[in-house]
Amino acid sequence: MGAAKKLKMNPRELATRVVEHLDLESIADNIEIAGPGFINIHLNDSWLSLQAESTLNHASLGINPTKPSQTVVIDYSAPNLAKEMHVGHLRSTIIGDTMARTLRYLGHTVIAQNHVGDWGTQFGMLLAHMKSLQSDSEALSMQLGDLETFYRAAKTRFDKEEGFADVARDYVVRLQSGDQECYDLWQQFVEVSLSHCDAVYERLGVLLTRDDLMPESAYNDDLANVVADLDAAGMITENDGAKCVFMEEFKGRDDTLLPAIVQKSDGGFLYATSDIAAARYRHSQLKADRVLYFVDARQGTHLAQVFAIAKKAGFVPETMSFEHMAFGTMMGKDGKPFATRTGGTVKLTDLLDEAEQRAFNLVSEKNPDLDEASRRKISGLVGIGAVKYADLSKSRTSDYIFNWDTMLSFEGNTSPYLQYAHARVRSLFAKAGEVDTSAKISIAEPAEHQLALTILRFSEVLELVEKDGTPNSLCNYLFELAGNFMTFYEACPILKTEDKAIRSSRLQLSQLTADTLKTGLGLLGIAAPDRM
RNA sequence: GCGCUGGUAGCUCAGUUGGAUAGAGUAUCUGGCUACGAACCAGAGGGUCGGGGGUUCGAAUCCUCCCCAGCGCGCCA
Repeated sequence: MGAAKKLKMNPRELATRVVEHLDLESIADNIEIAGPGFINIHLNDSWLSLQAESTLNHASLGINPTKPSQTVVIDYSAPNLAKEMHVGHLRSTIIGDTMARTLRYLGHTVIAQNHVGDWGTQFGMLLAHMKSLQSDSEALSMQLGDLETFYRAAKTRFDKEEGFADVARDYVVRLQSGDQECYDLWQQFVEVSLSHCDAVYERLGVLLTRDDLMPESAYNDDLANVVADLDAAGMITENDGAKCVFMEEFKGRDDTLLPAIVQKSDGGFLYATSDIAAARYRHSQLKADRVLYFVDARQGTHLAQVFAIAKKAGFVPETMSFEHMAFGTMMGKDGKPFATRTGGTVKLTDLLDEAEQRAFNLVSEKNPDLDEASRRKISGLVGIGAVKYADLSKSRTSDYIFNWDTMLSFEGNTSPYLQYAHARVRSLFAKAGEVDTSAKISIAEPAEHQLALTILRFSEVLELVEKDGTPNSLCNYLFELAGNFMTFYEACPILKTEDKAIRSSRLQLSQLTADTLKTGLGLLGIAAPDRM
């Protein structure tokens, strides 16, 4: 109908003429024109059967690598090492992980970049606090055991204790100028914080490792160069002692131009500077074709400035694709963003503990015969999966309110539903005995028809995720697939069917469903156990 | 003031380039377990898609003006 508009034709008339020229005898049972000009093509069952068979025989479910293959840098997770990871870090980490998995699956080269916040003013405060505790190493290591408390203690002193703020600022300068003592203290702190991140990543089952770290501090030596190069390009304006880049397209209050400050009046650099350095590095060293930033929507203006500056300065090609895959803020139940300073946030580890506990209770209730170790294992996969899915299944851009119960639900559109559909198939095969894996698929029932149609749409969904960075479209698809399977399962007897050919065909369809579910869940970083 | 998001069923949310009677989950109600696994299935009710105007054969979707909410807007990250 879009074509009809361009041709200025009546859509129904165009549809009629298109249908006259269609030759789909081998594919469609029936072609009809409906409504304002839709062409409905009723795919015939034998064609669908053939497609399903070839998908089943295909090495990766009919998915062919995207061409040309790209080098894609994905910037995600990036927690601030000064504090413990909280629920607000979930989105970037999990969505980025899904994108990394999906793009790799589609044949791209993915370079993960975990741009952790390990640099900047707040570390001065932490180091000063560490230093004063250093004489008592036991107390120090104990306090570091709980980063949240440690941070608060340092913050309190920074705000209230006379002279402490000056000491803290001095530590920042010493750290950034390479003072060995400061550096050692800093390393000690960062190590504690990173091992905490490692543990969270491990529990979440995300692929990030230390190899993917490219912390802010790594760009430190390049920051002066960035400013010098911007200056050489004639882009620096000095304002109240600070070095700024002004661009026409960025306006602030009262229509004045909004600066990107790249160097403070005291000589220090800012995160705009390191982000510009990172953009340049990703082009020149990592050779990225595409760079995806899974970063809070509130950084929108900042990143737009960074991309524009890097391009204008010639640090990266004008045509290079920098995409801010913004996501919304997780709000508290008062509808306001979690205020980390007041401690209103939920620790990620606490959320995961609760998820596993609730899942364990449910698994134990459903499977009292299983031994505890198995129940623990399954409840880990189910509980963590539920948390991840709850986040992944929402549209990326909108804000949402954190709620324990929706986050930890195991019914309806949740990952346990998908895992359950998968487990049901596995259970069929566990009971089926010998299975003919080369059996013909023959589709006859409406439920079979619908299931096959949905299975065949997998690749188009992955393309959408690849382009838009929207894991929720994959979630929606998998939910639909699982739902179609549940309907098929209720409507079409499989093991109980007398007819050998029908039984084999339905088992083949089930296999295809399980493979697609398992693969899809795998791309979401969620496991699909055989029992649950 | 300018800019970016968003406002869809009681609640939580989908809705891909403008298309058919706006869909799920949840909650409520009705059915279905001597199980190919009830974490499920079948069905019912529930909507002025924030409001007005416009473009179009056709708008939740595009344009415009309002209202509401969250966020961003000079030396934190």
